[in-house]
Amino acid sequence: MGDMKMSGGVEWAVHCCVVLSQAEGPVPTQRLAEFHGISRTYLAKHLQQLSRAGLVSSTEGRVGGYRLTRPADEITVLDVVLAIEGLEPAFRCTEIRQNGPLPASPTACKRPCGVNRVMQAAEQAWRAALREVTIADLAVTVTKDAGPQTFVRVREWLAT
Amino acid sequence: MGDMKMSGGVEWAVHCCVVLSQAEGPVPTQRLAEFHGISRTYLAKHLQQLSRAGLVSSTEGRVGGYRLTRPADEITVLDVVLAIEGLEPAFRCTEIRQNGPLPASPTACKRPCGVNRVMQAAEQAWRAALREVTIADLAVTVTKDAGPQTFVRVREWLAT
DNA sequence: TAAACGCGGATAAGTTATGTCCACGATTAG
DNA sequence: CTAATCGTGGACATAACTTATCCGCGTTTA
Repeated sequence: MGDMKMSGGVEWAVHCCVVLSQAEGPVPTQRLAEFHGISRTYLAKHLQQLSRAGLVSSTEGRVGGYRLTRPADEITVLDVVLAIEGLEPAFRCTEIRQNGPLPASPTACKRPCGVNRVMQAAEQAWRAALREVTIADLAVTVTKDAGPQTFVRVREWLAT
Repeated sequence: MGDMKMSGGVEWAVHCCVVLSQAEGPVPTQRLAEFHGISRTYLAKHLQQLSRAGLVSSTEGRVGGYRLTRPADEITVLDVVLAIEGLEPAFRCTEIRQNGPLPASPTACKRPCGVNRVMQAAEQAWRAALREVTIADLAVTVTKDAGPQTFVRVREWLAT
């Protein structure tokens, strides 16, 4: 049936952060969207979320745009994912153990439900993995995969 | 904005498996739904998915119902989650690196996108955590939390 | 033979995801 | 000063998904 899925905006946001980490000045939404071949108006929404989360700062006006607020090695992939997806855990316990003819006692319910504990632990493992990788790490990966001249060309294109 | 979330059916399915691990015979959907205070018709859908995934087997007819196909210590929480949520990863790479004015070269694209690799690694960590816990483990947790008589009462109620 | 049960398909309401569009204020180039 | 560029927030629209409900069918048993 339905699968647990991450918003598509996460992919956009991470790639945008990598580009921003290589830019020399503020980059407008228009440029980021054009560079990635994606919707400008929708990307704008996601960039605003990054802004609200404090990962990027915006400059209004004629030569405005976005820039990272911190060095790229201080922004983790988890930061970006949480900024887009929100802070709520993927699993929400509805306490069904308290339902039905044999509800769990209030005493037993002082601890979170065992199922919930397992799910939260798994999500912590997931978050830990995403916290281990920074935007700077991803930039290095791109350089390795696509060649050392890649970001030079990106900067040239951004200057156009 | 939107958050990555797991289907509510996962919670139901896990709790049902714990109950099934303690049952002495096949348990019908009706009983499982009543026990958990949840929708019978909708739960039926999820149980059918567990059946298709091979985690439970069904008996049709007058005294039918569901039972686990394997010992509870050979069914992991991950098995149940994947049965309900599907096998597809939460993150789907749309290869936006191939878009725009500076697309990644076909050579560079032999490897998966770096962003994708990070996301997949995180999901593997998540799966590994869920694979560490079995339905039998959860049953032990319930006994610890709610007392040693809990499942005795459950079996009594199921026999009603 | 009737009641209890699982199975699969059709259907539908509510929510979320994915965008689009516009009015507004800020900034800057000419 | 005026145009053009840019971010911001809100309203709006549509497709997809979640969360169910219901029905007819075949199976099994009291």
